[in-house]
Amino acid sequence: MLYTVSEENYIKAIFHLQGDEGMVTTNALSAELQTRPASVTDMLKKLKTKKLLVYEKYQGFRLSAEGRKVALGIIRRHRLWEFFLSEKLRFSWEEVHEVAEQLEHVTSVKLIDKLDEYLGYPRFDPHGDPIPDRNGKIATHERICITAIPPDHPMEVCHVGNQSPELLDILRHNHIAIGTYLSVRKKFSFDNSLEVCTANGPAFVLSEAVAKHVWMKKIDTI
Amino acid sequence: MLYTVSEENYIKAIFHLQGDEGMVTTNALSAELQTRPASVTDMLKKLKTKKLLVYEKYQGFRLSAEGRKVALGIIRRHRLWEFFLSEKLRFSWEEVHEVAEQLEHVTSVKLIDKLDEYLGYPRFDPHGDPIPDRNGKIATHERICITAIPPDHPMEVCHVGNQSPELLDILRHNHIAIGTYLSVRKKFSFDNSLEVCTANGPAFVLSEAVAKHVWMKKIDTI
DNA sequence: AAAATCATTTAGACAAATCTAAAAAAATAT
DNA sequence: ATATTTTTTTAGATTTGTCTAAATGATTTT
Repeated sequence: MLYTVSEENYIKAIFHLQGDEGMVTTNALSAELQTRPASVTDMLKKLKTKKLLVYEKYQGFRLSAEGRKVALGIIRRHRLWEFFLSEKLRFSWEEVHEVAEQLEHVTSVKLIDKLDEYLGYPRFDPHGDPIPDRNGKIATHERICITAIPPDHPMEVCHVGNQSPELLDILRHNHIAIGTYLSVRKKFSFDNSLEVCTANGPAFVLSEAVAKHVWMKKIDTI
Repeated sequence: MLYTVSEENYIKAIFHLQGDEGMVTTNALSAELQTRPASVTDMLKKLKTKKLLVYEKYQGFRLSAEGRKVALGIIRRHRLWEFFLSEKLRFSWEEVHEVAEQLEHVTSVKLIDKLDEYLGYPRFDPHGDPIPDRNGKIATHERICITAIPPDHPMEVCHVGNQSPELLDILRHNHIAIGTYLSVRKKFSFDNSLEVCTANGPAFVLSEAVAKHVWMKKIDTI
């Protein structure tokens, strides 16, 4: 079954808004998609008749098993293109999202599988988000927030939990990217800010607001 | 100015139907696009108000200078993606067109310029068609139809003038692709068929219908 | 040159995705 | 428990791109 660009955007947004087991509201979705609540209601009816949604009037909604599968396919396409743009075309990580929003709607299973192969079956995109495989399986890093790691134990940044240009800007300014090794030098309990540093770089401070979005890879080796 | 997918498809089709200086008819365009003539008329009005067309009722039409520029941009995107699919993702040349039809509508100037750079600024796509550069300039091979070359002078196939699956199938069966060196061994005047062969391969026959679509690169060296 | 045919346009309709304004249901406050 | 506010849905309109059927312009035949 093929879906319109608009349907795909709704499905993807619902997937992101519903965590595990959560319900989504009409207003939340309309805010996410920058449309009017009335438009959302219309689309919900449509997605319900296509059996992608569990939805009863006034009760909130979430994706059905089938809807979830469709969402994972869209996210797979989005993140593979992000990886391609970043890795092959050398886009910076703030730039990839917008272009991938368009590329994700190109529907050719063969294209995506060949792209996946060409890229070497990457499991994480440039923001550290997992890329579903062709069966919808997603890998997970064992990860821990930088606010929670012990001081003076260098670890690798593996995920950024917010992709707003503002946050990406501040991270880039401090030379923090996926793969960067950081260690915490001091925690200031007054405002929960952190003094951190790279292996041979200068120390600098992350506010709590920034730090809570920075996640580190748990390393199982000693 | 940005155009809808539908507008872009009309512009591209008009570009292909009008040769140099030619006019296009409503029926020809409706046949090309698999729509009804009435739908074409509707779109012509729209493209005219956007100044992409030279069009007076009942008189036929062609692209304006601006329309031509837009068309070349679309064709650039299409052919760069075809090259990418063929060269990097190893699609066969029959498969590239359909996927490129979708990818060509992704509008990001930066994406296309970076892709162009990544691919090494190719000047011809997998069918031997020229890829416009970012200013709309297109390279041309000096080329000659295989029906017109003298016998026993090996030359390189540089262009295939028809991309129907049927023709591509027959060419693939005979191991003819862009870059293949062929020489004509004999011309049969009865039906204008040609006996041709590769450097060390067996001889085989091309019917006139096939041969007239096969073009060879004129080599300026002796 | 009138008749017949063919090409093109107009008129009116439809589906998809959106909107505004108003109504209805649910949640919250008094 | 009733009133108020918030959320959600309905009703009806709009835009885009398409369609069919009918009308009109252009071309060809006799």
